[in-house]
Amino acid sequence: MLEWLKEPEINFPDQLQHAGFEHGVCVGQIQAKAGLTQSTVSEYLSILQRAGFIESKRVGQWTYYKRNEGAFEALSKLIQSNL
Amino acid sequence: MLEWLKEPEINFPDQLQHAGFEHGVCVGQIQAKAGLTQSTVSEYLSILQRAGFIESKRVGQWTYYKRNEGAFEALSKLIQSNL
DNA sequence: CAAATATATCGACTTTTCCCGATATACCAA
DNA sequence: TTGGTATATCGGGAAAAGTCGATATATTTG
Repeated sequence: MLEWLKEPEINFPDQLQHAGFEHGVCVGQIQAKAGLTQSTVSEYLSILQRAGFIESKRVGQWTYYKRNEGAFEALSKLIQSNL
Repeated sequence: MLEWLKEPEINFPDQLQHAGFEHGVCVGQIQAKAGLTQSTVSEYLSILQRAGFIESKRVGQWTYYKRNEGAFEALSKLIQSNL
């Protein structure tokens, strides 16, 4: 999922029908591509959010998730320095 | 354990009594510090080895493990580029 | 070879993680 | 307000990971 969110336009072309990608990709789109249930995907996304890897933005009935690039940079650096 | 192996001299001073650190630290030393059973530590180390994070060198009845720094560098870069 | 020491492997049990269906909540439209 | 759609939360069963004791293997020493 994290890789998918690097290129929303390529990995979630269907979303264009009702929104752009400014705020990221909505749960339903990710769920469809993941092939897991809605509840599983929702929980997974909230875990990634609590971990700081993605950010969420509620717009109407949709929740959009997008990557927090800083977290990946930080993780990479953490592995370099601490591990 | 991976962090411990960054500074063997500091984290495993007892090993000096029978060997240096050229090949790393032996299982018994790591086990004592970890506070887990011998079998658990042995299995854990072999997993880390299969994953490429440490290397082992058998010397007599001892098996020494040391870090493979390249693997950490590679992981850091992987996160930067692929994730 | 026999005993002692260090490590590895095996089987079982416990804990954690994964994933689901059911249900709750939030928002929108008529 | 009622019904429809999107997402979140909850409780439980299945799968995986963690840990142990017992035992096997390898090596050294007498």
